[in-house]
Amino acid sequence: MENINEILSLDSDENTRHFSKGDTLQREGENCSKAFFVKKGLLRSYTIDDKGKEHIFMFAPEGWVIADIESQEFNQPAKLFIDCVEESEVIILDRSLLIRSELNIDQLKNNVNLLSRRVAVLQRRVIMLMSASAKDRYELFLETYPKIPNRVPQRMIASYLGITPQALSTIRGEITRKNKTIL
Amino acid sequence: MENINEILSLDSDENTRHFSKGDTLQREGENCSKAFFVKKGLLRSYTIDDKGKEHIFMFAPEGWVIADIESQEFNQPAKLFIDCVEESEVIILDRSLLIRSELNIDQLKNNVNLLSRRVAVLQRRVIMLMSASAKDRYELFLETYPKIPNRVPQRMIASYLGITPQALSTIRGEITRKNKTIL
DNA sequence: CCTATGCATTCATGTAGATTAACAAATCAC
DNA sequence: GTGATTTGTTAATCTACATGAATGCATAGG
Repeated sequence: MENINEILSLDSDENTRHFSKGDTLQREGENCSKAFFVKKGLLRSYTIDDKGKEHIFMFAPEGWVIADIESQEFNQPAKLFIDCVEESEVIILDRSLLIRSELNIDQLKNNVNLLSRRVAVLQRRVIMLMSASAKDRYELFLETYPKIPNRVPQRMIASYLGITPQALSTIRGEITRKNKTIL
Repeated sequence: MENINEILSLDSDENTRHFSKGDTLQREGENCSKAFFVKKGLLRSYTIDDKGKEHIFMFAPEGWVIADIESQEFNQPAKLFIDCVEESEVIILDRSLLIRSELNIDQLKNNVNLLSRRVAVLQRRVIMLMSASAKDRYELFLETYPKIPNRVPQRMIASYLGITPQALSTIRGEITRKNKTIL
């Protein structure tokens, strides 16, 4: 849900808040009627499975919106944790932002496009998870999010890719070793 | 994208077409500006990877809409094949159906809700693919789509779950064996 | 009706990635 | 600055699932 300036303008006067690295904005089990626009910094959303293992669902750098749409849509308590990977400035939006009554036709169409884009990104992610090897997934991640890797610890990238930090480390080792032999 | 009666009413006069089991409505590489509303029957969308292996992205039974939103959104040729699992009646819709100019505010809000629902379903699928074992994924599939399993060959269910037909067969064997010992 | 092709199941073997553990480097707390 | 905790790397072992092949059934087409 990138480039959401349209919607944002409606809320820029509302409460912008400042958070430190590691602060949690939403916990599993809470009621979650909020969405978070990232003005500055980097947030992430993730689940923790029954074995206590984290699975990162998405990263949200500057200009992105992050929320637990599944739980909101089905009126369930939150399944996702949302917290800060970096010190961040966040505008807290209401869940209704996408269909609030003040919106005009053009703004609604814009929202339809934003959601279509989000569906498209998720479609790509599902197909990737089903058909690509760990190495391919890592390389696709680097292409898709060229600016994020150096801001995020390896273990979180591994978690986003659905593999262990050890496996990612091995893959990175292979890639740099291959590049050395080429150079 | 279930229960799309709102949108449908706009197009019910357009060309409804009849297809046989196995007929292909869209191929990889084609320009894909269409979406398909399933009036009767069952469609599926899938990719074929570089090793020639099918990966089913979704099933669309009666009342659902199916389309390659990713490719449409990024203006690329289709990544997905779409074909008929059963004999089907399909209304062919234009890609612009979600933001076409005749739509009023309520219809647009309805579209926002439909897309939110789709995002929610995909969120669930991504989390499942990342964190659940093959057996858990199969059981979740049975819960989520209780009506589909008996209409779809095992190998397609396996493909949807991201495992081989052999692995699914083993899992099914385990489940029925366990149920027998309980009874 | 009979043959051919596809489908589900089972088993034997292979492999990507998980798990466990050990260690060095970086970061944090005080 | 110093000890403690977190992070990234490497290596040895383990396991879930893939791959490949054989077999019995079903469905389709002549």
